[in-house]
Amino acid sequence: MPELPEVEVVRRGLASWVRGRTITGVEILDPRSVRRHAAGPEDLRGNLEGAVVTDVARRGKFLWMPLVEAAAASHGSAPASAASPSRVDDDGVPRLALMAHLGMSGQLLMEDPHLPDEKHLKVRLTLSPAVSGDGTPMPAELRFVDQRIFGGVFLTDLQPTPDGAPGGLSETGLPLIPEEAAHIARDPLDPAFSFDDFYARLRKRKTGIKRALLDQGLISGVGNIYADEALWAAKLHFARPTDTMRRADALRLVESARDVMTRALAAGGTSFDSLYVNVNGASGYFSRSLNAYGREGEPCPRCAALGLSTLIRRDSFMNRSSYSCPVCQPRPRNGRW
DNA sequence: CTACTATCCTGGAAGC
DNA sequence: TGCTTCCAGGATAGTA
Repeated sequence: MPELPEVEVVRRGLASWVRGRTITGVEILDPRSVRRHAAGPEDLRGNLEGAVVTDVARRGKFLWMPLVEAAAASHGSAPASAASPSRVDDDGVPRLALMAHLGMSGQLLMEDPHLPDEKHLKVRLTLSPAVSGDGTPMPAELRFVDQRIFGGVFLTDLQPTPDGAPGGLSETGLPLIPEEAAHIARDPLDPAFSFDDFYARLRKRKTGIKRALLDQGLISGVGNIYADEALWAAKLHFARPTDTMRRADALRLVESARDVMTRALAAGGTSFDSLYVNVNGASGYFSRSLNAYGREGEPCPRCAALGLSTLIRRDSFMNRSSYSCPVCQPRPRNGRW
């Protein structure tokens, strides 16, 4: 399932394929994948056709593509008709974006039109012709495929960020963000991420550290897999209380999360090169590198290196599974550490 | 306000 | 074999 590294791989791949191209066709094959677009599928289709994608940005696991009208993009000025005055501001900066969230099983694929539809193809965007650096034609279709329909796409307005910093990671770094992503915290790979801010907010929470790690409003990009991996690397139990957490422990945890996600990002980037066509968070291209997640009953690698034969255990937590080493990550007692 | 739970979905695996 | 139940989990609406 896509977490931050997978979404970032998709973002980078998408940016190289779609920037500057016009959306010439929109086909919505399953309205459930656009249910977050309140105005309905026809409104979505009507607004997308003729729009030019200017960038691909990411905040946490949310992706968005700022859009301008084809006329504005080619002439560098607002359209005289003003049919959609909210699309760009006075400086021609896009104020409309196509939002996408991959959810559990979503994929964004660039493909040639002659390829057969995927079983769970939900939305098909046809893009204007373009060629890559070596002169070969780029694929004409951007497909949204999603088996479990937790993800989706919809249109959203872009608003200025409170601090004037880039709203998300992207090629152009516009200081804009969709309202639906404004509450999402920076992720550990974002240059604007502040550990001091994270730690101050963490200490005010009265909950367990894993629940806090999974709270995208506190720190984003961390899902169940990388939460377990970061906790294992930092030797912390998932239930450790946040309000008494030491700074050094929190710092070690964040650096562990950053480290594991950086390595996953590198693996995703090298395994599939720029052909993110094959990006599939569930394919497990990084799974061989996992130390705790999904390894119930297998030896803890760290204990094994010390000659111990501790086995990874699985606990039910938050309606999902938590994997940990009972020796490296002892359960908190009486909330005292 | 904060903390936490239920819910949305599909299909593969496990259980009987 | 064939049916039923369970399980995976990101984000959010709703509840306490």
